[in-house]
Amino acid sequence: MTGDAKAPSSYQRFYAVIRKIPRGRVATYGQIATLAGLDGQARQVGYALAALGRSSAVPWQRVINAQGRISMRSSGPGGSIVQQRLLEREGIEFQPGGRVALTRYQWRKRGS
DNA sequence: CCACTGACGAGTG
DNA sequence: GCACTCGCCAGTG
Repeated sequence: MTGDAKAPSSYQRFYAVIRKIPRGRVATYGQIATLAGLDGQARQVGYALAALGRSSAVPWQRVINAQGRISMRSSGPGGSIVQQRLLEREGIEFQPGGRVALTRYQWRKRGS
């Protein structure tokens, strides 16, 4: 692999990180960006997910914002409920207000 | 090239 | 908790 295919769109980089999120865990946009080596580009993470699609091989539902809330894609509020449903199905509990306890479900590398 | 938009984050009052 | 501002970058007209 001499040619590492060169800069595979930043998107692929985010997808690779998101795929590592274990089931029953969630990660924030900023976290994904940092792990991808693009600290500070949280916005691009959301942009990449938006361009992805529901039939993707990426567990996009495990990505939420730093407030522990589910961001809205487009088309009003119905979209967030779908994501919540998927997360609950993985064993993630939601607090009143549609919020997730990041202190309890945020994905973190062993040790920190 | 410029302006605007967009699954965000952190800081300030 | 809420409203506002700034930063960061890609896509579109």
